[in-house]
Parts: sequence; structure tokens; C-alpha cells
Amino acid sequence: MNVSLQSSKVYIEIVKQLREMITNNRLKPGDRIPSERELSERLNAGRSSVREALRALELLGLIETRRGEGTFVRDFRGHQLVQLLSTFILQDEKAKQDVAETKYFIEMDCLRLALVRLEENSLQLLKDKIHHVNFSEDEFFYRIIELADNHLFLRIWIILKDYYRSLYIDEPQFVKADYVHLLRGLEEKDVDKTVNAYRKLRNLSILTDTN
Amino acid sequence: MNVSLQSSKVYIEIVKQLREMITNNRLKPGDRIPSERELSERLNAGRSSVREALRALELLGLIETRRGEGTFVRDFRGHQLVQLLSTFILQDEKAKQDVAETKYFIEMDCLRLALVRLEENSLQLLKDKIHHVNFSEDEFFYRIIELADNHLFLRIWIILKDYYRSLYIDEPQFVKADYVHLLRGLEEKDVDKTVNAYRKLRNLSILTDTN
DNA sequence: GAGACAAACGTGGTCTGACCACTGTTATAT
DNA sequence: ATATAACAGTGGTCAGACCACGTTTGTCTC
Repeated sequence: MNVSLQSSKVYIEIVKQLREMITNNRLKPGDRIPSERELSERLNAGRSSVREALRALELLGLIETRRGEGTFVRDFRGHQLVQLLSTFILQDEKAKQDVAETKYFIEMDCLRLALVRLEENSLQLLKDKIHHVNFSEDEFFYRIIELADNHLFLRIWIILKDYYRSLYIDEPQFVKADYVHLLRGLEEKDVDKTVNAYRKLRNLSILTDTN
Repeated sequence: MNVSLQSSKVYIEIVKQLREMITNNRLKPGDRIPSERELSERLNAGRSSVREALRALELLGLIETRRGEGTFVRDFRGHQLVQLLSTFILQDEKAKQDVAETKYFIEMDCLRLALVRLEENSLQLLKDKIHHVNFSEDEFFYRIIELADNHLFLRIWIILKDYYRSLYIDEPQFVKADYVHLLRGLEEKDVDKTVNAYRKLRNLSILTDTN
């Protein structure tokens, strides 16, 4: 912390240290964080710097402070994500378009990722899905995004999906053949085939890749 | 501020005051905020409290501070998302990886979009950028994302960029040749060339597309 | 007068020490 | 055993002191 090479600000370093501390010690919401004075000593920093870091995290809602008691990790599983996004999404027509576009691209990204990280049995599961009577497009892609194994993409996608559904009420028709092609592409680990199948499936023309 | 009736914390009050100050004075991104010492006087608060507020806003990405110069309002489009993302960022190492990966993919998506929506003069602007002495990777890609003309991507990217910067302190080295290739790909509207140039630029191996 | 250099000033960055208010624990008196 | 008082620990806040850095100003030189 006190090291000279340190170009970054101290409070930023402390934020990082705290993050590590929370993960390494498996601290869960409700658990207590060392006191400001103790952190100050342990991290070789002034208490004011520690406080700057803590206040920032507090404003972010990551920790909670109770005078006389201490500082605690907060329960941040609150899924009020959609609400917040909604504040700026429902603007103009262009925004709706962006939602769809972004969703498509992320799905495509995840297909590419899934292509690399795919395993045998998971493919079978997808096959079962499309042959099932109660096929759900969202469930299908949810599984794809999961296979991509990128939590951030998953979160973003879920939000986008909800908006997408609220913006475009018309249920997309299920063309089984398109999905079959998609799965075949995945099975053969053929990027082009997979991506093209996806485009066909979504009726995408502008987002052409095959120049 | 110092009044007893004030149950809320001082730094929270300062945050509110600052928000009012920014809106009332119509402060725009790039505009300067009074110095810490002046705020301390004007708001009847200690400088440390003022700093706690400022640091918190800084971590949120709402303001920017430059030592020796001052504190400035920042472009805070979509800052609400920061809060959300941050909640889960602090979890595991995998999350960091996801941030990087997501950022890369979105940049690649926007390259694909820019490829379609590109115009003459904007390409020239990019060329100027990479030949400029003060080249900034972030600025370059910001422009790319803008060209993609998808506001949602832009918002997400800005947040990811900030986190990326805070997670990976090591500045990426600027290999001009890679950027030249990238621009050439854009110029020729060649998707594969562009994408491959980007991969080279980022040293991406896992995200292989060219099966 | 124009330009180069140096000093002064203003700014954020950090630390220390001092209080205060509040909470929980411990020791004490009843 | 219970109620009360003292204590220790914690966050909340402030004031003052440096430092590092950038800008401005002023002076000197040519």
C-alpha cells in the first residue's frame, strides 16, 4: 500500500484488498468486516483512506455500516436490475431496436463461446429441448448462454430477454429445422455453420457476416 | 451540514448537495467542480467528509479527479448500471475473467456493426487517432462503439471498460501494426480480416473463430 | 518585446491525532 | 440474580499537516 511504485490511489487499492478479503475469507452477506482502525493497520494505510474506500463501497450498496457495531457485507442479491434498466430503456423507438440487436449479438457471442466450451451431454439436452412439445425459445437460449459459461453475459441476457419480451409481444414462430441446423453446427464445432443457422433462425439480414 | 438534527451522514448530504449543484448549475461532463477545500468551507464540513463523498462518486464513475488540476464532472451515461455490476464483480476470480471476455466480445460485435454502418470521414478520424502521439486505446474503441450506433452497447461497454481498467492495472502495450490491420479490414469492409486483426490485437486464442 | 526559466500558488492525495456518539460487554453494587 | 454503571470498541467527523503534481505568474535573459 505504502509502496512507492504504487501509482494508483490508496483507496482504490483498499477497495481491491477488501474485495480479495471478502472472497478469500468467503464472507457472506451479514458477515463482519474488520474495523476501520484494524484495516488501517493491516493495510498500512491511514484511516481516512480506509474510510474513503468503505464509504465508496457503502454508496455502491456493497457494505453496510452500523455505528458502534461495525461494517458488514451486505445482501446484494437483490434483483432490481430490470427496474433500473427500465428507466432508460423505454425511451425512443431506436432503443427498442438496440435491445433486440444487442440481444441477438450476445446470443451469437454465446454461441461462439459455447462452441468452444461445449460438452457431449449438454448437446443432448439441447436436442431434447427442441423435440419436446413444450419448446421454449427462451429456455433454449438460456441453456446456450449457460454453456457459454460467462455469468456476466447471462445476467445481461436475462435482462434483455425480459425487455425483448415486453417490447415484442408477437411470439416468434418456431421453425424446428433452423434449430436442427444450429445444433448440427454446434455438434460439428463449425462456427460458420452455427452462426449462419442462427441468422436464418432470426431472419437477420443486416448483420451479415459472410461478406 | 453540521447541524444536530441531521441524522444522515455528512458525506451523504454532500453527495446530495453535489448532485443539486451539478443539475442547478447545468454542469456538463468536463466541467469543473469546486475544490475540496472550497466545498469544505461552503458546506460547513470537514475536508475528509467532502473527500468521502467525492471518492464515492468517483468510484461510481460520476466524477473524475486529476491531481493538481481539480475534480470534474464525468460522462455518466448509464451510471446506474455500475451499481448493479459492481454487486457481483467482487465475487470470484471468474468474474474478472467474465468482464474481460464480455468486453472483448462486445468490442468485436461493435466492429461487425461498424463495418456495416461505417462512413468515409469517420474512418479517417480513426486513422488520425492511431497515428497520434497520445493514443488511447479506450478512446479508439469508444469511437468504434459509437460507430456501431447502438446506445445500449455503448452504455454497457463504458461500464465494462471502467471495471476492466480497475481490475487490470497493467496498461496494455500499443502495437500500432495491429491497429493498422484493423483499420484496413474496416476500410475494405472485410469481416474476417477485421475480426482477425482484433484477435491479434487482444492476443485472443481461446475465442477462436477460424475453426 | 519575445521567449525561457524559476518561483509561487492551487489542487488533489495521504496521514495523524483528536474528539464525539453509539453499542456491547464487563464489573460492580444492590 | 438483577439492575446499574463503567469500560472498551466502533463508526462519524474534524482540523492540521505534509507531499506530489499542474498551472500560473513573474523575472531574467537575449
